[in-house]
Amino acid sequence: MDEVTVRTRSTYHHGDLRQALVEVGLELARDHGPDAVTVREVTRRAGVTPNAVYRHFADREALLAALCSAAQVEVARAIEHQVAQTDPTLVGASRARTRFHAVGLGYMHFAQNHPGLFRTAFRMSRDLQKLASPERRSEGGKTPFEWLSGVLDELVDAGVLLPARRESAEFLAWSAVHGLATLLIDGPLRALDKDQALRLEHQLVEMVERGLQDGPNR
Amino acid sequence: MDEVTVRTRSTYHHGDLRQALVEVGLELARDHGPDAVTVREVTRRAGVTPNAVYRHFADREALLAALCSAAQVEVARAIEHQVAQTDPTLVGASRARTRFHAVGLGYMHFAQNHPGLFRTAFRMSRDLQKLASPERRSEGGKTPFEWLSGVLDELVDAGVLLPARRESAEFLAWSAVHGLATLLIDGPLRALDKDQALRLEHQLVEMVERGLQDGPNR
DNA sequence: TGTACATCAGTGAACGCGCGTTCACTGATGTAC
DNA sequence: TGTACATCAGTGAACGCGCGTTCACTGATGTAC
Repeated sequence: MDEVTVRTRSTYHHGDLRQALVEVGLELARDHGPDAVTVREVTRRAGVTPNAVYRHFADREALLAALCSAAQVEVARAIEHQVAQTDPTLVGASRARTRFHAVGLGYMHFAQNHPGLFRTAFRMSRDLQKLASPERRSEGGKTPFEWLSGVLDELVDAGVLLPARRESAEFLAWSAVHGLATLLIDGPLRALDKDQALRLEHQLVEMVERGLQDGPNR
Repeated sequence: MDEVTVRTRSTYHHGDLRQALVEVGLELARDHGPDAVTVREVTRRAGVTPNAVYRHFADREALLAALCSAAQVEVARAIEHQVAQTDPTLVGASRARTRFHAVGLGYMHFAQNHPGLFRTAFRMSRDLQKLASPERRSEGGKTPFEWLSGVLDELVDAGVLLPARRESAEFLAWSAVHGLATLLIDGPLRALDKDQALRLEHQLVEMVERGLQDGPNR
């Protein structure tokens, strides 16, 4: 009972098929994950012959790489949105902390709202060194990783985070947030309702924040 | 240039084909991940006709479920092994902490040493509520989740972890550890060498430990 | 102990499917003069 | 402004592939008398 939009057209030439393929691909990825993005299904929905793809992408892999980039931009936008919600009158430590929370929550909310796109964004192909290739920018110009980096710097500036802890902080924070997102969408926490999930997400970010500061360790 | 063991046999009846299929399946999963476990390849390597599978498993999905269980047992064994390495003369808080670290490190080491099996163990199928089904036990009788649960209890008993923090602690700790494992095997941290990875793993577990305790939050 | 027979565990051939990709093509577009 | 022609963006048909699964089967095993 899938609702599927099939593009039609009157002209022989499409106009902007490349763009259309990306749009349709994202639609497919959003609903069914990256594996559902096949050359044949994408072209079917775009109202075009399968081989038309090869005018715009070297092969299926190239199409998926484009979708990966596009999905990462979506993640960044979700983060931006969440950060934009924070109280702009805050200053100092509480501002830094609030914005740090927003970045983490934005990331996890995106995963929950668009699990298919989330998987597409972090498909992290085993064969290719995709992440090494230049990432696409969102309008704000920041990748998800740069957002994280930024708020961690703010935490250091605000004196919340010890500079000594700064270096590996992004990977530690990212791990925690990425892990919870994964458990929530594909794992045993799938069964949780919105509220329970939200509660865990808050607790997680607080745990990370506390863990990155100095505490009674040892 | 794959080295592939193909089982041969002289008798018409196999003896224990079910077991053989699981072994071959794990081999395949270990080397190439769960997607490489196809009915045809498994039977090819077992030296048997494709349809022979259906004497022992309802369908491919059932075979994969068996492998998922088996892989989870392997994860538990890795944790057991790591915990067994800890100094048994320790007591109290330092014992609890050390064992907690071992559980986390065992989990992450397994992921790094056997990424294919790790993915198989936590394939977390989207359609079925796999995790709800009874999990298989390792010899020690504990699942990975139960190991984590156990050491968290020890942390509470030793006075390291506040009882109030205990409830959601397993999911928070699991998230962090699972997330780093994922980033290390499939993500941008793939490029790290053993030592760098190990360093991050230690830092992560310490962060979690600190974060689960009481700290200067807010 | 010997034999008839049900049961079980495999075989062999075939099915239909959707996939990515290639080929030679043609209709539409844009540009130079 | 009109036309010849190169270029571009699609078409249509076909390829070979590996997959999961079904069918009717047969060889081997175990059991009852």
